[in-house]
Amino acid sequence: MSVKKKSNKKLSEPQLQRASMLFATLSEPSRLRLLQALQEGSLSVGELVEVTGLSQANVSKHLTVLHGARLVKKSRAGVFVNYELADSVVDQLCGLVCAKMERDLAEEARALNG
Amino acid sequence: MSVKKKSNKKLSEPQLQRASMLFATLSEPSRLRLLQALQEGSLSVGELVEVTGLSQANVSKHLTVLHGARLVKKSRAGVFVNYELADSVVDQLCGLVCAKMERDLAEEARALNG
DNA sequence: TTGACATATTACTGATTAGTTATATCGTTA
DNA sequence: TAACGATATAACTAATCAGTAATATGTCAA
Repeated sequence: MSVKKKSNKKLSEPQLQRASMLFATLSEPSRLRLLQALQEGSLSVGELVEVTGLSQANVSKHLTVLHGARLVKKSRAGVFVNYELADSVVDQLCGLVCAKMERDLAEEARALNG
Repeated sequence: MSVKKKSNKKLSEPQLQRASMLFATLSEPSRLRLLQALQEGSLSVGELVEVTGLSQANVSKHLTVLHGARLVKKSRAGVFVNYELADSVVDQLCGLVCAKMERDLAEEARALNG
């Protein structure tokens, strides 16, 4: 009994605060869309506007948030500012979340069929 | 050039919506506190109130959200309702987030020292 | 049934924030 | 310098939501 899995990380209160902020950063569909777009590689603000269909001001604001969370890096190229993914954690988190969504769907299907 | 990492998952729009909802669920410090408390094992609502210091109504509401996201399971034991973690994804996500926070701290320290 | 206790729900309030519009800033070229 | 195009910021609005207080629901015991 009481078989423990591996990690079981205990987070301190400040760690917990920071963690919640990172999750909040990822809780906006528009920001996830931007991160998805950047998985192809580096893109300028204008290109991100085109790809996502969001307004320029909106994209810029979201990029500021993502940059503040150190999830993207920016670099000027003349008049343009290019953004790219700064941390592989986005990929990893999305992988875990996708796996969970599939588990949930399977369970829902099972619940329906009985 | 163009060395690709592994996954690079592309999420569909509905997947993206669901993912953002899961992240939103985890973006509240109080809910993370509850999940942390449940890492010890199954706890009743009253015990969670004691451990976290949150109000009874507040804990109950957060547990409803966590249950809706299938992150916790509930089971009645007489007058009590016991909650326990329902998905290891919480542990895994927290692990990734903690690792990133440590990377960020290291980078900030490096930035300060020059 | 009634009373006592554990949990859930409702109605409300204050705070946060995504998106928009308008404007400001920055870099380049003429 | 001035004019332009790309990006960032400011002010605002509407919607969302955590927390609280009060109440409802549910379970057991007498």
